[in-house]
Amino acid sequence: MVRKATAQDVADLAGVSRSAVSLVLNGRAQGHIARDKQQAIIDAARQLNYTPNAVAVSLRNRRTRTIGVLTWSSPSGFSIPMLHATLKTTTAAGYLSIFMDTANDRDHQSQALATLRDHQVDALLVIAPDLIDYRPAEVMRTIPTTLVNCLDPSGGLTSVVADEHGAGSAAAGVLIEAGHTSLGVIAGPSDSMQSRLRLEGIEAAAAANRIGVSVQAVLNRDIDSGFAAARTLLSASEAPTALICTHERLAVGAVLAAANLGIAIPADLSLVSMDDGEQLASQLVPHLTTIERPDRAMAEQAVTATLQGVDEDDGGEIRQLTLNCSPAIRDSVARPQPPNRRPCPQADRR
Amino acid sequence: MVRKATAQDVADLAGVSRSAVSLVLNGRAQGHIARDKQQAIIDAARQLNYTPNAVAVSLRNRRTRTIGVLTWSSPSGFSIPMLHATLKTTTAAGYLSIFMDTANDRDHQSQALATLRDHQVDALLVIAPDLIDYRPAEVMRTIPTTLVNCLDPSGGLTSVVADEHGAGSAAAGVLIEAGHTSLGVIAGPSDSMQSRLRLEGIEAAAAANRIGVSVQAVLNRDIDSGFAAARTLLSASEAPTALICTHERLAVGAVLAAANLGIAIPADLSLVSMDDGEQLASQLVPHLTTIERPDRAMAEQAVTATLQGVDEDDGGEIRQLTLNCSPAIRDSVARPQPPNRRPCPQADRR
DNA sequence: CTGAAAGCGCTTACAG
DNA sequence: CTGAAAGCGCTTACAG
Repeated sequence: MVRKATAQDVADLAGVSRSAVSLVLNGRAQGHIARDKQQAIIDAARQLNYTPNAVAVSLRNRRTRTIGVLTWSSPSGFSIPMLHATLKTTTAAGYLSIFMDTANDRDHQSQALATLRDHQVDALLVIAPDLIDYRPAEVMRTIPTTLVNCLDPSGGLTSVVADEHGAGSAAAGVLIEAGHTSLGVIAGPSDSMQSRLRLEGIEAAAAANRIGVSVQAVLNRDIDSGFAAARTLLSASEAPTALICTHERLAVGAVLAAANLGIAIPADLSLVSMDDGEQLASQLVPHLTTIERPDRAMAEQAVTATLQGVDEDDGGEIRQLTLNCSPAIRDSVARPQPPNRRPCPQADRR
Repeated sequence: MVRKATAQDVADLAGVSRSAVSLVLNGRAQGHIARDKQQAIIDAARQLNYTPNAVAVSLRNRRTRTIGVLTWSSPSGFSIPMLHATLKTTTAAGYLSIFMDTANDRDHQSQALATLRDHQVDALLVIAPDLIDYRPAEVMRTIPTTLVNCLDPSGGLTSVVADEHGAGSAAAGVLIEAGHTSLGVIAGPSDSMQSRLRLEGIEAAAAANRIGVSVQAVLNRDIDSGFAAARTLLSASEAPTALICTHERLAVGAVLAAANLGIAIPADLSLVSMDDGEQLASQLVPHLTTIERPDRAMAEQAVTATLQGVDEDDGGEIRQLTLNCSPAIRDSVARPQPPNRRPCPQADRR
């Protein structure tokens, strides 16, 4: 293994001291070092293919230009767009991301955080897979930390979340505007804050428009649950003309159920999916109209906020950012058909 | 911000030298340090909540216990199970993973690799989103590197891939064993090595059993393409009784198409999906029988191999690991119906 | 305008 | 059995 060149090697080759090398290469040479020596240093550095050892720089500067990202597994997994955006934004800022994925309990998380602290990460990002209240760990008092998709009830930490209630209202709004007067909702488990807020948003918008809502709550946010709930909803005597699924995979199940029942989307049934984190809803047949949590923007804002915290030595201002979820109109919403043209669900052919 | 305790702080509190602290805390005290001093050091360390500064340790030991993971974006994105398994295995080995996601071109990749090298990662993992031949970069001659889902034609690097050809044969095998005598295949683009190998595997198994195969090649591995291809295949006068989709999202499209055509799975049509990386195929209605690329195992083997490379200073043995893809039998395969019971595809209700 | 020195926080030979 | 010293590779006051 070829040893990497050090500043000393460059200094030797250029015939100057190590300090001069550091000064020149860090752009603080003006008025300090003679022009010809500067050039010699630059040439030598290029010739030796020199780049500073980031570990040594980190030790010296007490800054690692590294951010720790804590995640933990959950049935809903984590969001790829958020991951991508985190990586992209940190890289653009000249930082490295160290990911730690743990089990969903305090002990494992503390351990992961201790490792991150030992490695002297400059800042921390906590990305929760599901919207929750998060009680900050001890280290977060000494390392700038930003919460993503979770809230610190004590208000001590900056957090970035989506306006889930508003998202629910927006979903209902799209359907109401299209002329629907009865809404079916397939909602995630009520012990999930996210599911609850979305449902409340839907119900608020419906109530404001004096529109009835029939809700099917499911235990899991998976395809099977969406399928079963949709069958129940669509087989009822007074089946709704429009459906909202509070989660992406529920929508996949609903689309499958509709197809099996011979119900055409959007001709016979309008459908709005919340979430498109897996780029599933938007790519289904037909492409679903969605209300999307702005995962990329959330990650960008969070990285920006947390890096701001490392530059301002007071840790930066504490804020709570709530991002809007906006509708992406695609092909799954139409005006409701007059009642007499509504289809008779066929026998199940599953 | 509270300063973290250093070894010096511990030494002061325990009334010993820094070296003694290091010795004791690294378990090399036996026969060197008096028992009571050892205890004093341990107590002091606990009291000050001391843990070594990993950056300093890295500089001193010239080992960062860190591995760099290079990925790049592609339409097919990257595999969450692989990601999870990478994280889990590195953590278990006491290493940290630094992820770098780049654009799919050599320049961006070189830059990312340079950053990783500057940060002195002990080893490198290259995770390709699609099976390709990968020409190693310069740094990989000096840092132990393992390729995942890609091959080094020059044979200089250890690589971990899946037996895609065998996977194709296995898929066909499941269907042939169930009694099917005509196979439809929805195959990914032929410029993809993975798609090509899978198709060849299918064709080889079919040929060995004197069974006809009708292939629909698609340009993109997305739901729309699977949908369109399935409609074509299933609307033909001699429609196959069984379908293989070489990729997960194609299978989603095929299931949707079948539902729209009133074709029941598995009663009227058997279906096998290759891949279940998104846990989509396995959770569809019905749950699809799949041949799965062993993403988790691939990542585990790769991490193990590359860390082996850092311990053996010759960089370790160079191997090419080809992992098997095994069938996961679920609910989408049945014996073919006698011809007279085959359904007439209904008019399209999409 | 430039070089020698100190120090970031560790570990490991080495001298006593 | 223990402590003082050197050194990992850098940067930044500081003295000249």
